[in-house]
Amino acid sequence: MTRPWPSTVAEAEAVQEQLRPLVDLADSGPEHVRLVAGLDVGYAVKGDEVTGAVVVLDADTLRVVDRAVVRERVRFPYVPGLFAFRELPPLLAALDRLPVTPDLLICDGYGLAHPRRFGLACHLGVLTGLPTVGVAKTAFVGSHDAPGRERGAWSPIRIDGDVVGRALRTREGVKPVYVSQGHRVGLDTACAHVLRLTPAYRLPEPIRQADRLSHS
DNA sequence: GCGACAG
DNA sequence: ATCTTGTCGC
Repeated sequence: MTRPWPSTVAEAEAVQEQLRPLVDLADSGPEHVRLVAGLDVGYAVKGDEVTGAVVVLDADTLRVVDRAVVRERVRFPYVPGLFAFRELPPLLAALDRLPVTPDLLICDGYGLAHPRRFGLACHLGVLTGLPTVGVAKTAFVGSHDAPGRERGAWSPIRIDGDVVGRALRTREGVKPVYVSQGHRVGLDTACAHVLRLTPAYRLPEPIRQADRLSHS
């Protein structure tokens, strides 16, 4: 289900242009979110192998209810802007091994805030049909002012005047995270979920759990 | 033209 | 992403 995969930058960019129209940015978000999944990819031991990890949490209690890990050979080099072609294969494989279907996916990376407005979160959303949100740890594209120092403060990330995401402070005095829409979830809803899923650390609990799993 | 550039 | 010790602060 991940068969024909681009092997060149030109092919990969063409795929993004082709799939971009399929992204749903109008839907404000799922009515009920009971199961939230965090996804991340780890690069360890052998440099040509990647580990895709997915951890499903109960959205209310934040307890882990399911998880899946897949180790496989890397399919695409790291190229800023084409990140998804490197991380999507192991993530889709891990999702396939889950016995449940999450109501929302939290991706480690960008969604709309992308050179061609089609980052990992958008791509994963289109391929799975599931609601997705992108949460990145460092700035990539666009510009933004520093959000207030308190938890919950945010400032818009803009590219040529268009708002493509938000720099959101999840902990007082700590560097903000960068939230952008993936698929079928509005920006307000996305940020609300991210804050609700981040009770103690800088990163949302689903992402932290997936990060841990991708390293074991 | 030069540098920067999600992980 | 990954290579890596100690250290400041709640």
